[in-house]
Amino acid sequence: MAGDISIGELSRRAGVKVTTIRFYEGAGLMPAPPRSEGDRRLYDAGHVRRLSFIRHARELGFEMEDLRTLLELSDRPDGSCGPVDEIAGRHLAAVEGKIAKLTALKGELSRMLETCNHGAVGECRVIEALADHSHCGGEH
Amino acid sequence: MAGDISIGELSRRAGVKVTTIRFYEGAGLMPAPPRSEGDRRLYDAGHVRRLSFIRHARELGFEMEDLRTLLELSDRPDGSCGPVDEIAGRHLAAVEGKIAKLTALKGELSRMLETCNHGAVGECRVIEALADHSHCGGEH
DNA sequence: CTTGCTCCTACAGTGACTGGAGGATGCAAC
DNA sequence: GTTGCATCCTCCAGTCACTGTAGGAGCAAG
Repeated sequence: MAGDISIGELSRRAGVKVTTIRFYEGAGLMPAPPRSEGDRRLYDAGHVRRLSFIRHARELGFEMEDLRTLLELSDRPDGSCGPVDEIAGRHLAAVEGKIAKLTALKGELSRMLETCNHGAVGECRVIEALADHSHCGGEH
Repeated sequence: MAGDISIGELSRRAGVKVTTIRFYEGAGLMPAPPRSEGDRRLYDAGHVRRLSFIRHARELGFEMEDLRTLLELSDRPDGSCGPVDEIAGRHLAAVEGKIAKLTALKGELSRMLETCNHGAVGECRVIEALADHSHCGGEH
């Protein structure tokens, strides 16, 4: 039961850098674990699960603030999962918004590159397009 | 010709906050303009163009480092626009990569929300999906 | 002369880490 | 026992692209 795990080992198992683990501890996402006599952090399998959860959620783009709530909720398994769905739903909408923005942006970049005749900067369509803000529908 | 523009007016015309303009000056993207007797910055139409260029490029997601190069290039209109195309092309590839990542992410989020039966956190599919890292093809 | 807006500098804070300095610990080989 | 190396510790500064605040000065209108 006491299969103690060093911070380096935890780092390898969860795929999170050692410094980042310590940062998460300071930020309150990971608990301060017990220490060895030589003051080293001693983790267990529960910490690996929690850190993997954090890593996965961060990869999915959840902010640390969301993560704090998500972790708190997952610690109390008998509560309603409504707030969890709310956070995930809000995040999904944000992701969809980002995709839409990036797709528009990609269109503008492609257009810029296609119409450029690759001569001198003076006639560069890319530079012109960047300077001329008028045809990209920006608010202002 | 001397239609002097205050920093606030420049801010309104280019759609960039006053503090951000001063930040750009410190960062070397905007030149330090002449000053009035009362030590206020005096801009002209050229500054409006340059700042609009910067704003537009930033909106398109170019980093300040890229911007420095882009601005330098646009100041010498007789050079080749090859480097410009290179920067824009690199950026386009990055944008396409981001879109792909976000689309995968959107799929995972949707799947999580769809399969959740909205009961207690203990059975919440969203929490489970976040905890279980195995089926999302993450490297590790 | 006062009110209220704009402007000035200088510096701290954001989010989510990352990296380095300078030192302690742990363990294996010699 | 000691040498050497990897790993660990804390603390703090830096990253990016700003944003916000404090504390003051300039300037035009009423």
